[in-house]
Amino acid sequence: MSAEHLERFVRKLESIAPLSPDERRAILSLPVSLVSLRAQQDFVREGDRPMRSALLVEGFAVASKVVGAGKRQITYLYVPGDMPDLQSLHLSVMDFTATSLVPSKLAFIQHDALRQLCADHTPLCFLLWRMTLIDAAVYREWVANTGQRAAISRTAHVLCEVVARLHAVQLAQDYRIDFPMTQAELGDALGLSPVHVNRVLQDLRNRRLIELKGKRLAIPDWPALCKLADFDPGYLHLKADAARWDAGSQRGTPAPARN
Amino acid sequence: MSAEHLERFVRKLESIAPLSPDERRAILSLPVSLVSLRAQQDFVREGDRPMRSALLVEGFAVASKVVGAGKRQITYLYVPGDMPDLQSLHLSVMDFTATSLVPSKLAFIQHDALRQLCADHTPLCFLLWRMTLIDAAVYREWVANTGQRAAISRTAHVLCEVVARLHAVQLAQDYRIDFPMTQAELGDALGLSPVHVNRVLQDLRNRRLIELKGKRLAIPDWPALCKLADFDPGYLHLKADAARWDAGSQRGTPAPARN
DNA sequence: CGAAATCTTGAGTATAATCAAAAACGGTGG
DNA sequence: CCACCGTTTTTGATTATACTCAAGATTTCG
Repeated sequence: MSAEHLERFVRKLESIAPLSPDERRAILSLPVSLVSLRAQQDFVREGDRPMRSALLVEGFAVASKVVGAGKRQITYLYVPGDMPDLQSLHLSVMDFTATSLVPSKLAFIQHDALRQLCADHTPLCFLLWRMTLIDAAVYREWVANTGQRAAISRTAHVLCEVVARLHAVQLAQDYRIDFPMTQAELGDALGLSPVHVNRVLQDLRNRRLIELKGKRLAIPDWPALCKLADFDPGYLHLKADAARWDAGSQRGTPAPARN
Repeated sequence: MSAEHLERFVRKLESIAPLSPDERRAILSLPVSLVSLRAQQDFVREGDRPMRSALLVEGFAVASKVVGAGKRQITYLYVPGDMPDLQSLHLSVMDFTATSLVPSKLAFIQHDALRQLCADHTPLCFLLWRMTLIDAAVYREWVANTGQRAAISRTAHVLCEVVARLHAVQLAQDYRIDFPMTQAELGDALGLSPVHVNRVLQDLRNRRLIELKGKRLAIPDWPALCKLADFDPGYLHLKADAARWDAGSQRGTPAPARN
């Protein structure tokens, strides 16, 4: 059944706006085809004209564009619940490439099915539209981040963003996340050389603002990191409860007393 | 009447996709209220919750975000036909500020009217959505531009973009445009200091790649500038005829033999 | 014409890039 | 479990690009 994979999508949508039971049902009954990816696999490429959109169910992926000779810029980090090429529903030709960074699972949804969903549920149509607008807001923030902030704030900023976005879909417990990017990949996302990324990360570690080891990232002092990063989550346009960090953050899976 | 101002909007939409006569009529009969702006006026601010969207009819405007202390990043350049805050139709809170750079004219369209348009004409709804997706594609390119390209290519790239976008709405004749940005403003858009912008522009002038004087910009050697800029207009997702530069570029106003 | 804004120039500095090599890590197969 | 391989991270030294500061020239506009 596809429902379990689409749960992820519901989770993401609910981090943006409430869903009616009817809408929820409509989404969960979308036909999907599930695909497993290895690490470092392109699943849509610049120039492609997809007839379906991919939902990232599990794993981690990036969008990137090649620039000039041999350089690339990563323009977005995808976490479970994101639909990297939702835009292909209305923009036929892809202008970037999406790549898994770790073994990941995708659920493909045909454009026809999405269009039908839009026709049947105007509010969902607007919600999908809104999702793409939030992506645009994130790009804007990245422009500002890359253009104006010094390396250390810039780096801190994307770390804050990933943690906040994972938190919104309940994948960050206690400011701890899986973070599988290599320093070279981070460099491609930040517009910094790998060597400099390394030095910046050491600096952040020495200041006790991050703990990064293996593929795990922890933020011991969230307010301090946000301050250094000049991070204000407003641009993520999260629903109030998805943005909150208190105990209520376990919405959807209210832990029953299990003693 | 509002029709003459909405002509600009039709022109812009037609640079992306063809319109049926019926759709054209629906757009031209949108109720608008016209407003004139002085230079350097904010017409939507970060944090606002607009009930209407602004169409830039005449002039030049920018989107910007404030970053840290006293710095700002310009994230988009608006030319006539653009709707800077179309996104507010679905994202209630603005996450950037839009400002006129020169005396400009805006046509405000109530969100209700746009929603009605969407309800009555599904294809137009999707076209508006697509417009916002193209904006996102432009942001992506800006991320790549700011992150990866050296100052001279980066500068050349935004100049190419403005010229190409003005061309698409028939406001660039022969690679000449009105370009009212100061060097300091360009710096805010490029993530460069004003002083460095100045040096880069001189370099571009010395290489005979641009002519920039007063508020006029001319590109004497378009292919050479594009090459230096690593500029490929694909990300603008223009309709084939809007992207073309040959004699046919005067679509819509076919100059009758006037001898 | 004068004041303010914008552009230009020069000199010194800082941030981050590059190059190169060594250390640490992660996974694999024996 | 350990030895080995490739990848990733780390370190050091040098260089380049772009920033800052400051002052002078030029343009724009009232």
